[in-house]
Amino acid sequence: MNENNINENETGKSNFIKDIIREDLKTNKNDGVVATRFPPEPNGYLHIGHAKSICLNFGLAAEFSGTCNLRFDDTNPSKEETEYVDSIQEDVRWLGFDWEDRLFYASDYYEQLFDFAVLLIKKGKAYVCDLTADQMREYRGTLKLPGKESPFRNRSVEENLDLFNKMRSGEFKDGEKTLRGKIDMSSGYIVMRDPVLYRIQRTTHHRTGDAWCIYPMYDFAHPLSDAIEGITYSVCTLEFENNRPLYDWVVNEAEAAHKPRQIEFARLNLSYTVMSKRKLLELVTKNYVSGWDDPRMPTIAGIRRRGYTPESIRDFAERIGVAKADNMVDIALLEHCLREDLNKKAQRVMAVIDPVKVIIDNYPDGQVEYVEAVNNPEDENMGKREMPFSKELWIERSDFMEVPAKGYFRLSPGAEVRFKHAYYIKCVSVDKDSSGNIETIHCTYDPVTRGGWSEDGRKVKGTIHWVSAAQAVTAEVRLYEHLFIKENPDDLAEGEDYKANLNEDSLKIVENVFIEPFVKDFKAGDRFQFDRTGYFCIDKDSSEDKFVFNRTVSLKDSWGKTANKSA
RNA sequence: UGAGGCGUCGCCAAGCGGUAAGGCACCGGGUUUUGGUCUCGGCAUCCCAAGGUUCGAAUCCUUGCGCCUCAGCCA
Repeated sequence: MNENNINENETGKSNFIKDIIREDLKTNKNDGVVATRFPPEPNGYLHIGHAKSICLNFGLAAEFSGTCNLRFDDTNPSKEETEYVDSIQEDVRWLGFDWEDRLFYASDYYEQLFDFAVLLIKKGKAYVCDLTADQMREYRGTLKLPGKESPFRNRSVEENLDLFNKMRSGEFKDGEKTLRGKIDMSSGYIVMRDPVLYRIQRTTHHRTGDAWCIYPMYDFAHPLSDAIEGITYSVCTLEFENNRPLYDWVVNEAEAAHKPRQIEFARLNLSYTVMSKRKLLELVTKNYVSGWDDPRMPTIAGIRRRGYTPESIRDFAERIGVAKADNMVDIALLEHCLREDLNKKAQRVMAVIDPVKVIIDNYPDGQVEYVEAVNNPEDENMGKREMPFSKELWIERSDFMEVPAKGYFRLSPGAEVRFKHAYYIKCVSVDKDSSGNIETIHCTYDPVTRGGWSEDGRKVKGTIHWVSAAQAVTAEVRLYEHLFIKENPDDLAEGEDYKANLNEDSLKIVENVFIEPFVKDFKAGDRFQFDRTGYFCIDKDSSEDKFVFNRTVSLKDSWGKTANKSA
């Protein structure tokens, strides 16, 4: 079956890009070299869509014994900042990828790029144009009508060379002149209608400072950066498909030694969130969220703070595949990947989020005993811990029903349940306040059921979690839900903005959550499963005297589902 | 009658002329000191549509239909 598979490192499922690479390897197209790159523009934080691209590019390199560079496409100083180049590196590393010594910047190539431009001018393939931005738009034509040639299109090579050098030395004002490729003003590919290659812009660049006042455009800098680095597969998203003829034109006319091949794939869309940098930036700057790393954001930084693991994201990237059809992946798949990973790894701990007091009437006053609790039933090696048990405990309000619904097998008057790892407990009575709210549940325990089982074969269907009141750690818990109420936030009524679909309940802060004392020794970033509730991690907002937990994702809840149905 | 892409289960996605993989979601059974996990079973006679070629087509051809992208001196 794998007889055509030349490479033994290949993992996971195949896709059309791997097919192309395999074919090239077979025909020795690039002398067996596989070189990719991840080329972000440092103008924002990376998001889960970038993660797909990162996993793809670094993954291809790993599978085919190649290399993947990290290159910042920093050709527009007015939008780019060092904060972003730092965060991007942190995020790629966190995802688990290593560019070793191959960290590059398009700005590293400005001098070479300039020389390539000079070569194009000398070949009569580029010219300096005086048209204003407005005029250029007019000359460009429309989608259906061809454009017309610039009156500056036929300047002599000498004049173009002179003008281009003067552009560089700052003799013209911003926007006064551009360098354009001389291609075809009637092309169906609008990008081929004499595209701008260089513009004049006096903005301090985050790396080159004020050394340059002309900056190359993406369509010029990107293909040549790829060529300079010897990239074999320049993988990008579908919207650049229209730019491919220009990509090839630039590489060919510049007579680059290496001729990379651009391959486009469909970018990731995730339900109940947005992926556009513009929108994410707006959510941050207008304070709809607390920052780029708000746990509700689809940014790598947000997802990380939320408690996701890099493994789960890589698994997700593998499962969604790589193709060319537009897609909208169900966020439930991402959550599934996370639960699967955390189920195997997370330390279990008992925490009561919506507490109600339980008093064990027949338990000695002031006595505290310690019961043994398994840290992770999926992994014996994670060992056991001791949990304090006493007369006064907290349990989840939803684990008691004075009048049990059909099918409900948790605590209710007269019913017996297991307090996990502790004892069988039976409810005997309930205290209510003046308005009828339950204040205290009185129970009895059966001393012979220590550990949570009995020899008499008594069957106890329900098992609930609890926390001993006196020793409980009090914490704040942040419960998150989808940032948007619609699967596709861009599904809008007439005149609406995507922000109309923001979920007002995406963050619910719960104070006074009681957690077993075991969590005391842990630190920000540590992950847990709160028994029967969900996966949580300690947030960086935690301090000496206050724990803050983020709910990463809840556990699946088939009872909640049926309960909702009958409600 | 501008150009370039894409259309396989609710959502992703294999398939590359030999008679529809897999995952998620969903539904149902079993196990269970998490109504979690695990486990068993169900879930496209059909591949945008209609013609055609072929012994045989989701895969080839034709013609339609639908959706996406492109008119920044952004990337």
